[in-house]
Amino acid sequence: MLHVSTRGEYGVRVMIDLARHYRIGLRSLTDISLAEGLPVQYLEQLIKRLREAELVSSTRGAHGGYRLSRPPDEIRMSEVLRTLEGPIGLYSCVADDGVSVACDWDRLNHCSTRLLWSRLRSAIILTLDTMTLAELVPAETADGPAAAIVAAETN
Amino acid sequence: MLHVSTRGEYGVRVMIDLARHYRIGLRSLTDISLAEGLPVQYLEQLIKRLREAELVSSTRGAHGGYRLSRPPDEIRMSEVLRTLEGPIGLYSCVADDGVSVACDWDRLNHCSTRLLWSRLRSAIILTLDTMTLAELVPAETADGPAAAIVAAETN
DNA sequence: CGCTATTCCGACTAATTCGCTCAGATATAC
DNA sequence: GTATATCTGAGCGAATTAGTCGGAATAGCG
Repeated sequence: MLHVSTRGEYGVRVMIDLARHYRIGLRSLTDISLAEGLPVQYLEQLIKRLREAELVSSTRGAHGGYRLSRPPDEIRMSEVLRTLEGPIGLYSCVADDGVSVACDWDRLNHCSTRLLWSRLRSAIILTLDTMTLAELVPAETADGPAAAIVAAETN
Repeated sequence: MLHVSTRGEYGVRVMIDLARHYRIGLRSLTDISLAEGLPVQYLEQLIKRLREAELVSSTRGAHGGYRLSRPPDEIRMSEVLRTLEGPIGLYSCVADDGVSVACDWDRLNHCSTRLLWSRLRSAIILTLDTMTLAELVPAETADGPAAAIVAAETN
């Protein structure tokens, strides 16, 4: 249950890649695609959302590419995932902002499951709100050939 | 994102219904279906899982039905949702038990998203582990004359 | 016994979502 | 003006979801 689709997984991966290159300059999708082993044309769809949410900005044309609109430590993972996968709500009667919405069950009797989804949602939002992109970027990964291999263990 | 399917929603709802009737006796699926406004034949599929996981027990034949195998306060919501929707894992490289599994990304470079899914999973499991069916049963919600007595003595 | 209420079981299906691919249009450095 | 990019929309096969359908097995009751 509660599984994240490749939109979320790939999208976060793209954001991490951009975070690693934040101070270096523009990064093209084909480079990201090669580095991460993901299909370019699929990434185009994903990064479109990220651009529209102004999490990344783009430069068109030759030697163009993408970069983060803000420093990695100012981008919360909740923003990223909301952008990629839509509002964080487990069931219709608890909206993303935590507000209880009247649902079909309220007509019949009180919506008995609302407390469950509400608590679960709070736990998820809290976790994602207190986590930034910067935490997912290995500190010493300064993009050399061997840099990726040296990536620190984080578990 | 992270939305729960009707399997989870309906299944939890069935469990809550059974919890409300825990001390009364057997409860048939058609009764549950009418009370909760859910399609019987779909519920049959769901309750099959719950039975196989020994969360509910059944009695066949006329005047048969279902009941919880354990008192509501001994049934954790994590068990219920795992049974209904499968293992609680957000992405393939973090299993339900929290163990990190080698994934495709480890070949390329360190799996950069693992920390994210790992933390999120922990928050979800913690929430579900510390919540029991009993917490979702409204105290005064009881139908039938015998139910009022139950409500009075259990709360 | 026969009738009825109930659980049990497997197959089928329509609609939706997922994970892409394809074919281009548009913009910019050189 | 050409190569390199970002953009855009459409399509598409596989999987999942949310059920339905049809019937078999079991048990109480008169």
